[in-house]
Amino acid sequence: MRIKDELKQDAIIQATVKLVNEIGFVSSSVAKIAREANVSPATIYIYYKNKEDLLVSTYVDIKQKLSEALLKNFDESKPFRDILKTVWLNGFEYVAKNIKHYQYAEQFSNSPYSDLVDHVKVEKHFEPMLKVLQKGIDQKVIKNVPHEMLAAFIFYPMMILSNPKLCKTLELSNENIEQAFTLAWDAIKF
Amino acid sequence: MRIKDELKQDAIIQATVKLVNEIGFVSSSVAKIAREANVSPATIYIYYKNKEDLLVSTYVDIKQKLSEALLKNFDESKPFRDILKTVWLNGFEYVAKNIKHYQYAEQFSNSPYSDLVDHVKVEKHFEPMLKVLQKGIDQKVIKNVPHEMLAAFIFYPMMILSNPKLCKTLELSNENIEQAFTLAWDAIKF
Amino acid sequence: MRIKDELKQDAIIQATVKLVNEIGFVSSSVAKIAREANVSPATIYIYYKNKEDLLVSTYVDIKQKLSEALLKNFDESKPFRDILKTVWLNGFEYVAKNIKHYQYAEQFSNSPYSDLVDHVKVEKHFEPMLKVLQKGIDQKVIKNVPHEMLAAFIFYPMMILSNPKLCKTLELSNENIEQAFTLAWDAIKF
Amino acid sequence: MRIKDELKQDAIIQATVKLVNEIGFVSSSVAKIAREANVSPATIYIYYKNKEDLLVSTYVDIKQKLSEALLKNFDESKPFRDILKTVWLNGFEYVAKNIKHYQYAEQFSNSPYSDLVDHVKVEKHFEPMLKVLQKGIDQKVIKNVPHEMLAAFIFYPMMILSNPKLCKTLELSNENIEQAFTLAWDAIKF
DNA sequence: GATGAATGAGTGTTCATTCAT
DNA sequence: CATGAATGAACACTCATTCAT
Repeated sequence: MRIKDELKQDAIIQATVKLVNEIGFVSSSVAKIAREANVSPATIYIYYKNKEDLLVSTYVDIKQKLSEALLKNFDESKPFRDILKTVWLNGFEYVAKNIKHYQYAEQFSNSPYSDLVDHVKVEKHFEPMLKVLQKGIDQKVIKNVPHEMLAAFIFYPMMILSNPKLCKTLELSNENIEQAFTLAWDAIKF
Repeated sequence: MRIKDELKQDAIIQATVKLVNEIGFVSSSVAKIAREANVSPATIYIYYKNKEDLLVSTYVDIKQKLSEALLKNFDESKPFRDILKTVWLNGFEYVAKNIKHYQYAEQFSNSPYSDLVDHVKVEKHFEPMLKVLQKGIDQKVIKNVPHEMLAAFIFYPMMILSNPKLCKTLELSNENIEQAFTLAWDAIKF
Repeated sequence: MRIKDELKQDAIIQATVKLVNEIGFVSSSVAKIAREANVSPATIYIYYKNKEDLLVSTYVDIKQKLSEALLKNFDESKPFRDILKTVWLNGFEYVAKNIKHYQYAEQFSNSPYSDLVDHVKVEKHFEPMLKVLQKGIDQKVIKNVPHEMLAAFIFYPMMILSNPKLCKTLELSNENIEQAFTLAWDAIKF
Repeated sequence: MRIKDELKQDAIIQATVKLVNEIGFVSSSVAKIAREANVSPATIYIYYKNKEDLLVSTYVDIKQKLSEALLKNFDESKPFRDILKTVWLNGFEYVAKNIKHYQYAEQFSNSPYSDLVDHVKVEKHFEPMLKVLQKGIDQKVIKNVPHEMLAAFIFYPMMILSNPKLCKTLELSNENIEQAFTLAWDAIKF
């Protein structure tokens, strides 16, 4: 027998991301994805239980890579602000390099498919970051507010500024990224 | 006959919003929307050119109402921070009362339908707010950064904190809303 | 609006019966049935909830017509044997004239779709016949055995002899039909 | 290796019969049969040319075993009625013990696959029985009517009474089986 | 001999839209 | 204005079968 072809599976994921970006979630049919991936529609069902599974798996895959990217060069021993800055820059770098994957994730997380994701599992990768946040709170470096509120002023602005759909005219120069970080930092610092 | 018409059109919009919330963009077919609105599918095509038109119009409708809500009690003569606070509270109130409409808009703005919207026109309603922002900059009350960056730290955190899909565990007490405003204000203040 | 076209519905039923006869239950797809009926596949779903519903309805329809045919000229006041003879001849006549419908019913009743039929309702049409059978038993004209056993020696042999699939070489002359009735009568008479 | 092979082939046949009984002819795909038999779909194509071949072979297999069962303890020298009685009882015993195989055969013989069977060959196994029937006719023990008509009053009632799909409420007690034989005998006896 | 990967053609069903009334 | 009937095209998915190992 043949063995599962990882190239094929990768082609399917890439095709999914590409199509969802180009024509949107609604119009991305299994047949079109298959054609884009140079694969038979039936082949997709070897690797994924159904369309839902394909879309969810692709999302989880992206989320994992995003969290890995964010925590690149993560060094708990550094000063709190430096850690945060590193994550901030990592975020912009990832989105710049993986804009399509990022936008796929955006579309996905606002769709009802999102309910099917095991969010606890996905967010586990961010745990080190959460620990650091808590340490910052304990050391009175940042404000003592719920983690989700902190995230709303650190990670989401980053996402929004990176998203050309939402931020149509703002150029993402290094200067702008630095400036935005100042705002984020001012928001949360004690 | 005018009254009857408007009732019908409103029923269609309500049905659209309801269905998109319950079963998502992908599964919301014209036939289902018609059934939900107690109307024939053909009737929808009397009020809207096609499905696209229906979805876009519904979005624009919601956006307009959102902007009206945000600018409720807008008084240019008040101190800058007070103006902002009013908008902030208006925002939370609107989303709390119109969560379904809000989530429809969220799903829509991340879909490719979004490209069909005349964003210039939609954002025109926010102009008074933008003027105030600029005045704040000129008077050195807030930081001199691009408007979009300011928005990313005022309006989007508001949206995110209001969105139960993104903020699953945070209770939206008055205290939390106040606290979040402090963060937003600290982010942008000069 | 247009009104439901009974000719269309009839064409669908005829196409269903014809195709199931020609290519069998397994191969009779909705698309093929639609093509045979000169109708769009989607049209079938206006008249029937799904394929299952189409097949079951067609069966029930045939069964009803069969029971009507069997009870043609039914006259309770006649002697028992005459009543039975009339039914017997009606049966052969019906099958001869409606061989395709009959064979559809045969295929259907041996398929698992059969479980979906409300048999109580279908068999209600035979009730007058059952009453007569019971009277025959009470008057000691026929043997006192369960109705189903009587049916196995009256109605089923009729069906089998009529079925060219099961009875490949037997010519169904009037003489043969008469002869067969003698056997049936001898089987059940007191 | 011979033993392993036969086990596999038998598993395939058993799986076919089981599935056709449980989900019907229409839904019984090669893949499902393979899974049920704990075998790869490709393996089935080693033993059978194609699906058709599998289904037909399974039918012929069952038919052969049925005819063997019917002719168990067949003794041409016994009185005609006793021979018939033995066959009658054998029939009920077989169906009771092999209800699934029997129902498979029923479904099959009403499907168009049935046309692919070499019926002459299949019916050859019944030849001894036909000879006995002819002797009964010649000796004026039973009526001089075509063999198929005799069969319609002996073998088919047996089949029908045994078939829980057709005979839903009749309990197959020994008494009932005896009683039914009386009817069959009365039908054909001279 | 035996396997699971692979597939084009097909499945039942729903789609957005138009038509006749 | 409003309708439900009608449809060709598309949908997600499964089919019987073949192929490389």
